[in-house]
Amino acid sequence: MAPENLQTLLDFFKVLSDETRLKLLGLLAQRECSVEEMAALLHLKAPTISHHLAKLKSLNLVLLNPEGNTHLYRLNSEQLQLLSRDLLSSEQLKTLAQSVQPEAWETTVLKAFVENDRILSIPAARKKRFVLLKWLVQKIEPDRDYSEKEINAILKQHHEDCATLRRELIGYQLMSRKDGTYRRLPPTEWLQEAGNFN
Amino acid sequence: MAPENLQTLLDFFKVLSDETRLKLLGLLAQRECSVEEMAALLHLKAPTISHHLAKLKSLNLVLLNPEGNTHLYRLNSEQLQLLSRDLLSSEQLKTLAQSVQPEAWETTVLKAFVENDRILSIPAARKKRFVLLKWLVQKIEPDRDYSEKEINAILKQHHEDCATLRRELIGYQLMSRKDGTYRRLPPTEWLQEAGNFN
DNA sequence: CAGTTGATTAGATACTTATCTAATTAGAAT
DNA sequence: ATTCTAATTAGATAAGTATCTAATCAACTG
Repeated sequence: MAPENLQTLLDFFKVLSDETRLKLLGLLAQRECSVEEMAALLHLKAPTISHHLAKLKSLNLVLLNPEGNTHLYRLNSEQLQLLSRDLLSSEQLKTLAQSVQPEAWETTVLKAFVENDRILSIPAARKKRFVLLKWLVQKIEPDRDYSEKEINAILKQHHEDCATLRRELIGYQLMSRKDGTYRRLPPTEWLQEAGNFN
Repeated sequence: MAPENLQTLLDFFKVLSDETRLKLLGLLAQRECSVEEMAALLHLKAPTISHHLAKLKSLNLVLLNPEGNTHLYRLNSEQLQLLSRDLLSSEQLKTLAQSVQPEAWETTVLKAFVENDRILSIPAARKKRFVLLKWLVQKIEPDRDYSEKEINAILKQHHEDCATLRRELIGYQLMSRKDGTYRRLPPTEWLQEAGNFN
């Protein structure tokens, strides 16, 4: 569903992103015109007009009424309204990105900061740190309590500075601490985005 | 007023008529992203993303929120709605053609069919015939009655077949006949377009 | 202060496409 | 039938632009 939507939108904008074609639409909104007439009015040659009309036809934006030898074109207003209405509603918009796989970015980050399950360094950038911490928290089992000592032991396997990591896991709300016991939070309770808590 | 409108519309469509930029909008509609992140997600290099962001910025479609070194972009939804709403209403559309001078076409037709005030031949195409007849009717004074003989005399100065011309002037409603007297109609009563009365 | 990271700018390349001329098609008029 | 007219199609050219690499800029890190 998503890619077709993207393609539809793209085709629409591509067709309308040309000065000559916009002028043609304006012209045909006022009256029906022959190809020759449009060419004269826009100071272009007839084949050029045919070229543009073909693009407008591909979206059904013009209607042809042949009269003898001459082709009289007019605007298909209904189709124009149909296409231009709600094209960029926020719901529509979000579908445009459905073709991108979100893991691409996180993979890149992890490749840069992790090697053989060891953290090479802790990213400074907030978003990257969040990616790393989401990877790290998976090393901790869900649905059970940990003492600080246990947490430290696990974190140490991946990086020296377990204190910073522990603090960050809490700060980014990937882990909770209550009465000195730690617990991994389920992904459903994670922040959508890395919150700016610093 | 008209050309600015055309340019605005054109700029808008040009910016949105690119697959990568549409995907960026979709992405930024969901969450804020850094340039690096967008590059990774779309499998492009950072400079390419910068290039596209510059175009989106030119329309104020994205907002920048610098966080340390990284530039976090997000969608400017209000601006997008503003731009996309009513862009192609029929009133707007008609202004798009305001830069074309309507006489260009008629001049071309007259040049092809008239020489030294003589009609070389009567165009077969309805629209061209209308152009010629509008030129011809100006040879007849307004606000006075003519007998058929007088009309014929005038028309004969421009073409042999005055009977056809006389009939056509009536048919296209450029001239009226009542009780055998003829009278030129004011332009305000002309048909907007050459009616299909054959 | 030097080094690093993320973003932008400059410049080169390749792809797309608007426009033209020439050739073809379709239909009407003579 | 032949000619003429209007439109389209084919093919060539030139202008615009998306993308890349390399270089520069800005801001943080150590």
